[in-house]
Amino acid sequence: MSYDGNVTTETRTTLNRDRVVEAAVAYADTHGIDDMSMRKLGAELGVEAMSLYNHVDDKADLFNGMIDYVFGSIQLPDPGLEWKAQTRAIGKEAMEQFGNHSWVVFLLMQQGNTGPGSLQFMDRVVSIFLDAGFNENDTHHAWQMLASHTMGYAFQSAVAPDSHEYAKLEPQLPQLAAAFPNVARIAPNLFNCAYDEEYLFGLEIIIDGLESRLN
Amino acid sequence: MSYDGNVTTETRTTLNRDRVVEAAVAYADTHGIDDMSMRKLGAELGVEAMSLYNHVDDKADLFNGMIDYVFGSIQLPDPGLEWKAQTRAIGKEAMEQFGNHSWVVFLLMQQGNTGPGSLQFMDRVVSIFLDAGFNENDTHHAWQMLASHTMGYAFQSAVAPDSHEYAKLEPQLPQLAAAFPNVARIAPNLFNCAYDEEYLFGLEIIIDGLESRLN
DNA sequence: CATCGTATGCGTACACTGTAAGCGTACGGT
DNA sequence: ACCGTACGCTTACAGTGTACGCATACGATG
Repeated sequence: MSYDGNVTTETRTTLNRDRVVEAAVAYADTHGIDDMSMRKLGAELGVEAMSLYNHVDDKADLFNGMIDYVFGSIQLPDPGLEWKAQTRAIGKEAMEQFGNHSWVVFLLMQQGNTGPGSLQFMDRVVSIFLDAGFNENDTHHAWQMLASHTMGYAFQSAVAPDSHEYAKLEPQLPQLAAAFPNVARIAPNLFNCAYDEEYLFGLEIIIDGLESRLN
Repeated sequence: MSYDGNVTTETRTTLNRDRVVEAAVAYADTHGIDDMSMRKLGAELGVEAMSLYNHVDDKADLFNGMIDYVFGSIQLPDPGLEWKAQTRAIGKEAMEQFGNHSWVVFLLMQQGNTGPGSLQFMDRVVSIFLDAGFNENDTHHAWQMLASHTMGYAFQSAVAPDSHEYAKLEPQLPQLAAAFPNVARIAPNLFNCAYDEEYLFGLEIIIDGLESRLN
């Protein structure tokens, strides 16, 4: 009555790559990615730092696993929907996951990303445009633009100062307003920026622009 | 016959913040930002690591100086030009500088950025739209979209695998093509992507989308 | 010219990082 | 009952940012 062998026995939970990656994701979510060291992550799992290296090549490899985990968690839309609806759905979902795990953008910046989860995701996005009748060239444009737009907003919302930081620079607001009058005029919008809505606003412009090439 | 006192004497070049920041920029340009440690940067200036701290609070402070340096080096367009021409010019210039110093995107991701150089730059960009007659709300949209688009492409082009990396994964191309057929179809475009042109393509779409709100 | 405070560079030290190398042990298959 | 192997532990090392205290050389002053 033995299973595959890869399955953890019930009497004793041993470490494996997935458990390490998931713990890393959880740690980064709560403490931030910069705070995560191999020793701390090990401690979280009740294990010494070096033990992690039995399941992970590198810290970079662990990061790749984390990136892949997030891409794998992006819900994909029904392929039967119209391409515009699919694009909106996938964009929204991606932004949400990037928001949930804002460190991915940082990790993506630090190292490339060609794990299976990410390629799978990319393949699905690309298929939307190819299936809709875009040629390879325009599909590539679409991919690049969507990727940039999405990464850009995830990026912006990840670095955006929180209300605490805004409060801290409140005292010097008058001088700032004098030196940078144009910024001052849109300051209220900046302070209360809802990046999700902002993202969707831009997404519509992109979709419109792409649609005009479909004929 | 003494100057201000802040001016370096001619017989002896002493360190100052600008020299430190410029050396850091040069170092990051040639060796990459990850390779730059305070010790190595000190060595480059013929000085011990700790000496740098006389001119810089922190490594983060040094990073801020570097970011500000790059933003300050972005050439600004003639304010007399039409808003669309100004937007194109500033976008192109920004992309070029981000390309010259591809680590800025990484640094911006790591820490916010509210130095005088960056605020100055932002103020100028915002002024383009306000002067063109956009209201505060749409100006804010424009800023956010342009910033995302620009950061996104700088980001993409910074992480894009170089030809060496592509060559390395050439052998496994057949399996990849089988598993990710849609990606495979646009692979040639991905491999030869000219991010600058791609950026400009998207910029026109954005400009068109913004223009439709100007009435 | 002598003196002195201050600015700035240097040396040392500490806590922390990723990870290489080797050791011990407990499990699963025979 | 045995044994090979997978996996966790221990130790160690080079490298990081930076706090602290000392040394020196400069510009201003008497």
